[in-house]
Amino acid sequence: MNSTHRNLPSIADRILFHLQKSLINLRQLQQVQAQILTNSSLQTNSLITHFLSSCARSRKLDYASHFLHNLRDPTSSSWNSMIKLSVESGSGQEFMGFYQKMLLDNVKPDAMTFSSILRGCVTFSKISLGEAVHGLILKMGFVFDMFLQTGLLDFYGKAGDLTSAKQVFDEMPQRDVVANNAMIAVLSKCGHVTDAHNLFEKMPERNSASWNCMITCYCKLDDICSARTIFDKNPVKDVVSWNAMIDGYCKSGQIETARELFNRMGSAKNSVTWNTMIAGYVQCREFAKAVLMFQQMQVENVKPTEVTMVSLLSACAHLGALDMGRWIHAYIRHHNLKIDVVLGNALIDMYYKCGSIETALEVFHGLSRKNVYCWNSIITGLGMHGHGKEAIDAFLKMEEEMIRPDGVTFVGLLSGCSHSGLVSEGRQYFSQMIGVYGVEPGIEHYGCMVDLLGRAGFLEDALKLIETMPIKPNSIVWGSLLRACRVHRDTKLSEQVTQRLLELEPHDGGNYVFLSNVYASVNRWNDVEICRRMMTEKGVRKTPGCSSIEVNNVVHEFVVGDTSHPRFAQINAFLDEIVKELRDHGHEPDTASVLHDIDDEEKENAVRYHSEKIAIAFGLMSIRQGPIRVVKNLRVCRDCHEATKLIAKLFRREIIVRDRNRFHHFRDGFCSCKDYW
DNA sequence: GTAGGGTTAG
Repeated sequence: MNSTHRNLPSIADRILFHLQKSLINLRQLQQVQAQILTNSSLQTNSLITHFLSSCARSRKLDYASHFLHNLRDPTSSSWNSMIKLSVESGSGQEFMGFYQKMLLDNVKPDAMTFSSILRGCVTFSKISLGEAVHGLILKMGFVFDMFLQTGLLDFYGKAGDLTSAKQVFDEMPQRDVVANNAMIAVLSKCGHVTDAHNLFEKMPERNSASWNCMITCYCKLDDICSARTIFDKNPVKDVVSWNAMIDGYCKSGQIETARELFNRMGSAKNSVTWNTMIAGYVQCREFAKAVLMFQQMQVENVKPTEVTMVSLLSACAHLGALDMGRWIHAYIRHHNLKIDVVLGNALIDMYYKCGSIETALEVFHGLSRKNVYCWNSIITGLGMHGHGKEAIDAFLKMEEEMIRPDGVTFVGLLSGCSHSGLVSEGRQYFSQMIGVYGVEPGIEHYGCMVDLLGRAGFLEDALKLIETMPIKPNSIVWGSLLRACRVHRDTKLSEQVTQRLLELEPHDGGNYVFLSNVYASVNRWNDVEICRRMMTEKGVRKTPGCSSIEVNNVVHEFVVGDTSHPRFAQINAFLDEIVKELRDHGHEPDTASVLHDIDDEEKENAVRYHSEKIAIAFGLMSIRQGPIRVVKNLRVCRDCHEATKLIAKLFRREIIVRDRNRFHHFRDGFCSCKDYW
């Protein structure tokens, strides 16, 4: 025996030790690869598998594939691990590629191979592929073991094909707890909760997953009480049970109860618990609380994941918290989090909603893969910022890249055309929706078209479209036309439209807002008053106006009538100065319209100043350089719009206001919306 | 078995 042979185990051990480290750099990876490939005695199943999983952890699947090709005697088990790893860590593009390569390498697939492929079909929603794989398994005559059968069950569950799932289940000669759990999951997904429960009751053995499956099953049906009963009865509660229950409360809007459970968990929480709670606050539109939760998570030293960041970015997008969003982006880069389509889209969404369309574009172009969500976000973002032409260009590029547009794409595109006054382009794409793109126009697309036509002054065309559209127009569609009538001062048509609106939906609270607009526009203030009284009587609820601004990473919210801000007195005094300055430069406050205009679903006139003015004043006081960015939950009122134009000019600052619908870039006395919003 | 993404018109 020569010395090399004696040393072999130690080399293998050393390599193994290297590979088992959580982080391995590329150089080390290459070294190990060379070592294994040049020494065929090192090509053991264990080392091969460990090397492959290191590649997967370092997101270097191409290394792994190259490595497999160069093995002296690749086995199906090596390729199987490859497929399994690419399913677990890949993007859904690779795993079938590895299967093809395996065939090219003359390695025969086995039951394990197909089991992994089925897992991939479940993970990446590849329905037709999964069905084909089932056929292939039958054709190749493999013995269906319980593992493969359970894989099929999972797959048909994902596909929502209850019949096939039942067939597979019934044909199983024996079923272990995992198989039964899979069937419960299928039944629950297809809404057969009673069947799921019966199976659950009949099971000879239950593990924690069985109980948890039933919890999610009831949660999905929004039957939180039953879910809670199961949760309380569960003798083997683990962290998943708690997480599932917390998520159930979040999804049903009972965020406080979710929080109680969360608090009761103490140190039993894991990162999913935190992510669930953060996402819950975002879903309940408690964005500031979501951020607080994240800060708490950091205090407790729990590592945020990609999922945390997605929820957090969504919170930033809603809050308009650009600084915080930027900080998260930096964190993602610094900690090497994987920017997949979901996280990428969350970034794009955050940037454009926080007023930075440029950075949104950078992120967008930097994504290696873009799905329809990403394209929709960028198209919508461009449109909202008044870049209609660029929105159309993006749409055309999307077509080139063979991504099929959906209904949302057209909402973004058409509203983009509308904001930029691109009438003929909008008309063209609308008319091509079904024939060319196979997307059925919905009420929202008709809404966009009415807005587009009306905005540009084609009131007759807009009316004709409403009268001939195949869907019953709702109050929003009529309202779009009404708004256009008001802008283009067509009182006669306004009255007609209002009539139609009230006939159509006499109980819709929103109609009273319209009606009062019409009266206000013809100075029938008495009728406006009556209208407002009717709204109060009917209990039509109006959202209070609220503007927020971010200063040094802190979001300051100004709600109407709320004087609780610590620097309120100072802000108020400064606002007095601004108002005086505005007056000196000829700005007359639009008091009549402020008093009677309930266009913005709010009665900010109850207090002296609208929330956006307070936020802008605070911004001017606190931010020395760069644009002032304000986010408002409702539409900007006419008076504030005029005032802001002048403030931008007098203070020589760019003021970017995001309102309910779009962005206003105020600069040097002008606004990017060209006074139509 | 538990957690994450996009949209319009008043």
